[in-house]
Amino acid sequence: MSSISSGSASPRQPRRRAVSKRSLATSLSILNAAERLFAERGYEGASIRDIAKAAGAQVASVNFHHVSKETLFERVVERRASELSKLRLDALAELKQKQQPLTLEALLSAFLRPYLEKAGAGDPQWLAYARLVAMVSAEARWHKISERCFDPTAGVFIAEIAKLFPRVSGSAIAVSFIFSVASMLSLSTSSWRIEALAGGNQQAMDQLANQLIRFCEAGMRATLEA
Amino acid sequence: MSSISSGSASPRQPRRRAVSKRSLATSLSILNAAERLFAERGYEGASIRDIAKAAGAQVASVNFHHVSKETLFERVVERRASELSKLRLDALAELKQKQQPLTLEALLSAFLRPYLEKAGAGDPQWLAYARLVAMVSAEARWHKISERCFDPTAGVFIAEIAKLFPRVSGSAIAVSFIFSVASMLSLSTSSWRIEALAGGNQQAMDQLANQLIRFCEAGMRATLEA
DNA sequence: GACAACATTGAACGATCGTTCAAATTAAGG
DNA sequence: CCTTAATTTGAACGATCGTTCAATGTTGTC
Repeated sequence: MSSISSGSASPRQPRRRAVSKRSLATSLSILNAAERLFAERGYEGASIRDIAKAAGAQVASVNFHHVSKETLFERVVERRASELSKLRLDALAELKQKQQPLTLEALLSAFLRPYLEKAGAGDPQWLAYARLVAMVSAEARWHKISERCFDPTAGVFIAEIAKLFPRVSGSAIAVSFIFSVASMLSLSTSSWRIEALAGGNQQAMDQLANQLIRFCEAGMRATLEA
Repeated sequence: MSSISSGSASPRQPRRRAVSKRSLATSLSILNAAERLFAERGYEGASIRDIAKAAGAQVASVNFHHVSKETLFERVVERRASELSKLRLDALAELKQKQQPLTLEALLSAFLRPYLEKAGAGDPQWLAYARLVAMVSAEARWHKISERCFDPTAGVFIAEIAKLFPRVSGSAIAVSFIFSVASMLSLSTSSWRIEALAGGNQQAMDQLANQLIRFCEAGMRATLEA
């Protein structure tokens, strides 16, 4: 306290500055490249040098903008997670405003559709992210990120579903919800199988989304309304 | 043909020898250590040095017994895959012998139960393997292993299910089967969540297995008998 | 336009990676 | 028991990893 020249009227903070446009561009291109390479090769499989080269940046720039490899990975996951959560919660809010009471199918649709639409719209960046989410959900190493980014929103939907099944324990509902999320993620992780089956056209993608929602809705109903 | 000194009575092969007991032990302990570490840290995350140390062997022994890191990984996956396939196909054969016609629930149970029982029996080695299977199924890098080790048996069950739904396309059945497998694997990848819910006692594990089978059975039925 | 904060650059750091090697040790076959 | 193949050992290889550094270039702010 006393060592700092306080008391004086001049704030001795070194005066912040606005971020330059160029800086933001490199930071963003690094995030995008990392998103793609992490999804393709995994965390250890994608080196900072590969990411920097794919982003057209220097290796040191990666650490400068994103501190460390682990921080970079977390930022990649977190970036779109908030967008995904917002889409889901918005769909839920719209649902609550429109119809009363809520149906299980509508709730599942509100949760699953944002992911399916983003992952299936053909945006390679979102497709990579979808695979990344599946990776984060599968590997024990990223539990913390998973809890921080996805569990809160999932908890909201689980609570809503619990209202529809008042006599069922919360854990049973959570387990069925986990099955549903796993089925959802399998569309990304098994896309290589599914594309061989569906041919990749958009209509087939929509049918796949519908099939998933019906699968989960029936599965949950069967396990919860015994 | 002609280049080999055939015809002669003396076989010029340098005479094979039986495998020593000690050699087999190290080879096995390396496989077990690799199974655990690959499951815990992923392929790139687990170094050969870590594996050798955990197995009480030398780094060079790993390459001597299992050629390369990639070969080691493949052998780890393949080792129990055949056992798993055998359990599944045996259950199917027993089913076919006992009842006619087959039910969807019985088919799903025959496919899912061997994995659930092995993964849930508490054997840490099998538990690690279960996580490893989930990892192989999720990462694009291991498609080939996945096709070689798991797809043939899965194909048998998909064909059996197809007989129950003659009017449904094979691809629709395959997709629902993928959902079911993903839900099954989620019990391993999300065990950290589920253990927090179920407390880890055996009875809860059995209930989980039943919940999974009912989930998948209802999901498949809903998507296939439209 | 001058100053300071920010950003990029290219090189280097130590650590660890998978693999390979020659020498030493062990065990099977005649 | 003696030969010889199989196995273990410890060290070393080159490559690549994530991170850091000082120097240089580029902006925003007064």
